[in-house]
Amino acid sequence: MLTSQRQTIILDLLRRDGQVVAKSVAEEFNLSEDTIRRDLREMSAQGLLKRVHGGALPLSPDLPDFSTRRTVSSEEKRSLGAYAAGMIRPGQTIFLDGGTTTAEIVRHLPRDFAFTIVTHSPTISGELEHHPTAEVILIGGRLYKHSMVATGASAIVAISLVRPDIFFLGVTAVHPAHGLSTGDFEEATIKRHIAQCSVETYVMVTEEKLDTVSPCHVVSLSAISGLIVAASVPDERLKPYRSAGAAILKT
Amino acid sequence: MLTSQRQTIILDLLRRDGQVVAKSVAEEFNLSEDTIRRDLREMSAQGLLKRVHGGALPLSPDLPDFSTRRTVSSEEKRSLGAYAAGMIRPGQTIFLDGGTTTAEIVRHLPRDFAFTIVTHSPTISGELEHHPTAEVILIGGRLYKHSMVATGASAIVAISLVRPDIFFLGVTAVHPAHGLSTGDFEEATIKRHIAQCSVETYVMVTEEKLDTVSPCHVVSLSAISGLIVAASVPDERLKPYRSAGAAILKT
DNA sequence: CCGCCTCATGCAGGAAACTGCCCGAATATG
DNA sequence: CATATTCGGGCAGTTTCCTGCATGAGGCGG
Repeated sequence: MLTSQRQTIILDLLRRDGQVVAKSVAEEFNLSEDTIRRDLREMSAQGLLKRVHGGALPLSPDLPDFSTRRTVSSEEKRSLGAYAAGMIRPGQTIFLDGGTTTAEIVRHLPRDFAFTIVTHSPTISGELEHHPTAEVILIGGRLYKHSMVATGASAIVAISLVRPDIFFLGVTAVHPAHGLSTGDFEEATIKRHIAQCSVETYVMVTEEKLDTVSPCHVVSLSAISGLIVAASVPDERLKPYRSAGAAILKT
Repeated sequence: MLTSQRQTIILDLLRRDGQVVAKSVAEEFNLSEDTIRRDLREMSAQGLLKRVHGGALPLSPDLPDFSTRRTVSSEEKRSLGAYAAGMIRPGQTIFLDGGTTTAEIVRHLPRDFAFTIVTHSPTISGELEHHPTAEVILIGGRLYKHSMVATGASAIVAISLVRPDIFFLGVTAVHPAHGLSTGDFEEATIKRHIAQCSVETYVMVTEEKLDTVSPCHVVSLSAISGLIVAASVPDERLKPYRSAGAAILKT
């Protein structure tokens, strides 16, 4: 591996990801961080990138939609979203919960076949405006502004009328004994109801949600079809969940 | 997550929402509030934002609305929106149609008293996320993507259950003889139904819509409470509408 | 072949940056 | 006025950065 070659690759990484982290690049090349840092320093002096603490950023701030897309989604959430979207088959009806985690699914939805998305989140439905093949069913009701989803009796009634093939549930906490929970009572009730109406229910779980509990119980682990977790999560942490009867899907 | 990256994202959030709250940003990034506060302090020192208790605000009081940008709201629409919003009284229930004209009302809604907004447009409801006093009822149904409103039988049923004090109707064409019309048949049906369920119906009309006709009839002029037009429109053009029995409200 | 030079690399140690926690003060809220 | 947040500064632990130095691999002339 030649030095200049390595620097070209670093620039590629920068273009692709919008950032480079000295530590992870060093790991990737199996070199010391010092070497990478030297590279970054040098390239910064040549005006090829902008050096920042921890790594480097491109000189041009980013593509316009890149920043909005990036705002909330971590790499982990992105991989979960892509995996979940990959589970969808032509013609299926999918219920998408509200929240940033499930919103990530929308950005990876297939565009080469037709399916139906049901959601009680105006935010989610808004993101689907320009999707070419998705039929969208919006569930109405009283809008709970904190998480921007429709709630109340009318939402429950409307949900009862659909039978989704898959429900992608979003929660704030997952625990081996206490199951899935969230912060608002009304929301928890709605989520539970959707799960009951759906053939399968999957939960996207970022690592920091594991082994935590929120005030309002949604459903137990045995009631769902599986947890979707990032491949980077160690098996050790997932063991209690397997024991509790939950299927684990790793991205 | 690099520190400098986080700060640019905070600026994005600021542009998008017009404010940032230290606590919620901290949650979003999974970092302590201290760190976010430090960021805000630092950026404030750099003159990138204005630090306030609880979070930060953009320096320029309100740059030409981020949300407005995509709709290119003219001065005319803005004045119509402000006038319509001024008609709302405390405790009333208001039905907002979809479309860019009625969206302009949202931006001028009073913030010093409570009222209820009913809408079948996820876009409209999305804009109300940060409104402090508005209770929002979302009407669900099959999403008609072209104009981003819920349609279909279930929407009709849901609409029947409310009785708004005022319906702000949006149409594409207004004509003295042919009344109000729009481009889609299903949408026209929905609009007619909402008008029937409402105590009063007002239509915001920009000048270029006058004396035009679209394919699908909504209601006749006699069925509505009044047209809202900009003060700049000459009385001469409005005469036929007065003759047809329509009340005219000038901004 | 040998000595010398250059250069990339890794390592050590001190400096700087980042982050979380804590506490007394300042600020909202009712 | 009482209470709850939020703020700012200070402290400690960790990470990242930079400088200087040693090593080792090549290149080159003698």
